[in-house]
Amino acid sequence: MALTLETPAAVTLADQALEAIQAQIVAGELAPGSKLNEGELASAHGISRGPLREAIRRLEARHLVEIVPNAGARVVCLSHAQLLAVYETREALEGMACRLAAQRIDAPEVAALHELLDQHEKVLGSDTEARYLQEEGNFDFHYRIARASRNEILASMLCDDLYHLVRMYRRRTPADHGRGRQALAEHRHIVDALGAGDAELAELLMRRHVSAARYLLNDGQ
Amino acid sequence: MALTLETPAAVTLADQALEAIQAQIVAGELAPGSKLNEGELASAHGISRGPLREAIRRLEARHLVEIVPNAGARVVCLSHAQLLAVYETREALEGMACRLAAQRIDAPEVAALHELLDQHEKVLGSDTEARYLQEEGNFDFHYRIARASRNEILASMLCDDLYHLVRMYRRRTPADHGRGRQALAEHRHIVDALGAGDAELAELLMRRHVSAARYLLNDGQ
DNA sequence: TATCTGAATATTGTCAACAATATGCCTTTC
DNA sequence: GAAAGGCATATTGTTGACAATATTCAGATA
Repeated sequence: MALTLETPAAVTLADQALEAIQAQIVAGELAPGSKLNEGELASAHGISRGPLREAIRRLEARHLVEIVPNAGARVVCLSHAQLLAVYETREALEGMACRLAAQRIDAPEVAALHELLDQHEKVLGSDTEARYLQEEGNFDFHYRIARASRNEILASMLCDDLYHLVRMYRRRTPADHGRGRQALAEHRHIVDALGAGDAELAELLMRRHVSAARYLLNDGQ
Repeated sequence: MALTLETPAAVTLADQALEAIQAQIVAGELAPGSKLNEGELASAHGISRGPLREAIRRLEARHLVEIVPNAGARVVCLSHAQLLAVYETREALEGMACRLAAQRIDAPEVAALHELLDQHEKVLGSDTEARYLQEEGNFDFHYRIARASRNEILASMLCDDLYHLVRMYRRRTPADHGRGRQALAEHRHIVDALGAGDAELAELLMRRHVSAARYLLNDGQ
């Protein structure tokens, strides 16, 4: 079960390079702070510098790289404070997304969310390779709610801008030691609020949920 | 009194083109829905297509233009529902910005905000050209709070992504007929909450403030 | 030894030409 | 007369070369 995010099939060379490099950054193959040399990267991907530059600019828009004029681009390197800032922003956006979703989500979507959580629950015990699935599934959950808000701007900011950053730093965060079960319970409560159409509660629960994840970041440092 | 937003002086041709075209879009010279022809625009700005393409991609990241591969870019044309979506997103982000600002703003910044509002009050009666100043000043207010949040991601999303869209559609919105005075009063309350360090209240007041502005959009259609 | 200077190198910014795709118009056909 | 097909045009995607800026390193000087 992969992410249900529909990827519109990168058609242009810049699109392909964007996806490839973004995947490398999120996976940590391109370490935070490392330099992105246009010439190197271009030949590495078998394309010219033109489309590659475009890919890098788009990565900048997603806050994954930082460009300084005439000096080049580097993979973003978030301080602990900046990572907290990402979670603060997530809390605001996801809270609103959840509020709106409660007002606009339809029954099949709610049912699908429950099914997704059932899958999570099954996977929860088996530690074998379930970890990766659980993580992707976790993002899947948040993706769906962002989309269910029916607010394209909001969903775009979450799915296109913030989630890549979060995934990039997720490996660094301390293991969930039992957090998985707790997170699942919180997810259940959120879906219940969505199903009941209780916008205020849905927002509150989602904000708490993100806030709890933010507190866990403090264990790392 | 212009915007206090520090513009880092566009150094590259793409930067200059970005600012110029963005200004044209916000001013309405490039109407919503109109096509952005690369060749035309490039020669119009006296540059080559390379940097111009980069400018257009950055405008896409700011949600000001939409690009469809192999078919070109058009100035974004928001439906009424989409404009509401922008305000919903603003409410979430500005609310959080205000909450954080209440915890992190320092005394000189609060004093400066009060001064800014004093300026607004003076200008309020005189209808002569005060209108434009008041509008810019209004954005100035929101800019400063976004920055005072000390959250770069959040501030960037507000100042770089959303505010341009809001300004672009501000001319279309019905005249404030007396809203100016009301808005000023709301601004005062917000600054008071910031000065008192009352994060919850500051967030609540800002969300109400943005929400009130959103309701006014409904008069237009 | 540390610091400054300046040339050599490397990297980014910009440009103009070429290739690929889409758009518009005309003809053809029913 | 309307619709479908195809050619000509226009526009976007891509490339390699050139210009401008930054980086590096060697040598000179205090």
